Amino acid sequence: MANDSVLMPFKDRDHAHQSCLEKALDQAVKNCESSGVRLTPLRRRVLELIWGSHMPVKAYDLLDQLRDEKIGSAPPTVYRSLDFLLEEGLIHKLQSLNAYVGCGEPLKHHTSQFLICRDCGEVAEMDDPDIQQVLSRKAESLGFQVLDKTIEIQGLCEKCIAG
Amino acid sequence: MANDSVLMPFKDRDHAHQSCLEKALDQAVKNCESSGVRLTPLRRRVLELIWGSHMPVKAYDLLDQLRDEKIGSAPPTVYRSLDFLLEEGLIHKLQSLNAYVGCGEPLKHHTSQFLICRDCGEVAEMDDPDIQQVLSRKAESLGFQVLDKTIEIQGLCEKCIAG
DNA sequence: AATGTAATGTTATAATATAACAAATTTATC
DNA sequence: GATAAATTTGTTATATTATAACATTACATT
Repeated sequence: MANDSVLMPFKDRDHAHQSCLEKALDQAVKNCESSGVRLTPLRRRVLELIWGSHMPVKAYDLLDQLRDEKIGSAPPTVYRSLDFLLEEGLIHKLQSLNAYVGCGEPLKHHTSQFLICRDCGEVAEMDDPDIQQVLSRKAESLGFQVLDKTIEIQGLCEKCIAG
Repeated sequence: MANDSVLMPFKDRDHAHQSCLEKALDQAVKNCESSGVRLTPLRRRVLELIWGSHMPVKAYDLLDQLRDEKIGSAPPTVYRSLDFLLEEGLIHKLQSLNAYVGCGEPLKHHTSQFLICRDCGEVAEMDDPDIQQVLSRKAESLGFQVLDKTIEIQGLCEKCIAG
């Protein structure tokens, strides 16, 4: 029962987060090299902090952590890094939470749909062709040209339902 | 070419906004009567201001207008009214804009998908069964229980494409 | 090294939203 | 109708999220 459209699933107990994080940073380095942009230490650290878990992270929480580490001192520092990472497709912003998560497939151009668990806070990312298609088809039938989509489903993940 | 799933279409030049607004207020009165809640003058006025156009309205713009009219003086006034109207399903919040629009079908329980024109700013509301179904089915297949959905499509409406 | 560009620092402020408590208004009960 | 209870609104203060504007530093190119 493979499910290609899930870019970032909800995590099991045995999720090997260290390697998961390393892979994310690896991909970020690759992405930036091929784009000819600079993944500076600051930007890299912000990405690393966002990837600290699979929870959405708030800008000012990042700022607090950076301040503790004596790097990045004020809001613009963080927001500029976030803007950079968003533009490079390395992270996503969740509009319904004003928070940020790492992108599950940074090397692949895609749009996303997010599942947000209201109990544990974890976020899963998918890019489902059926969802994309039905939305595109509908928009098109109304003469609407789609430029971007915000799709965030709030609810309860399997683990939390199981209790 | 009826399209039942469109609760609030993009508007033509000949859109009769006065009657549109009156209908919205009428429905709000009905809704509140049947729910046994109070559509106070303040709440009614906020709803009216939101229905002033089919553009999303910002909380602090509402506040400015209320101040001009010497009713409602501080942010909590506005936010409380907005919370009330949201709870009653008389308005919706657009998460990607931090702004509010009137609900196209307040008397009918529904979820919504929004089309937001980046050129003219107008918003259309739909509740399309195909979209709902594909999202629900997908969530379900992942063991996810849906509680709420945020679906906002940004792009260009037909009028703006035509120029 | 000199120069231009990109990135970061710094200060200030804008924009969005809520907490906490007081006063007024409405509703329910006597 | 007077009183008590509940709801709504007022008021002050503050929290949270984000950007503007300009200075400084780091890096890249010549």
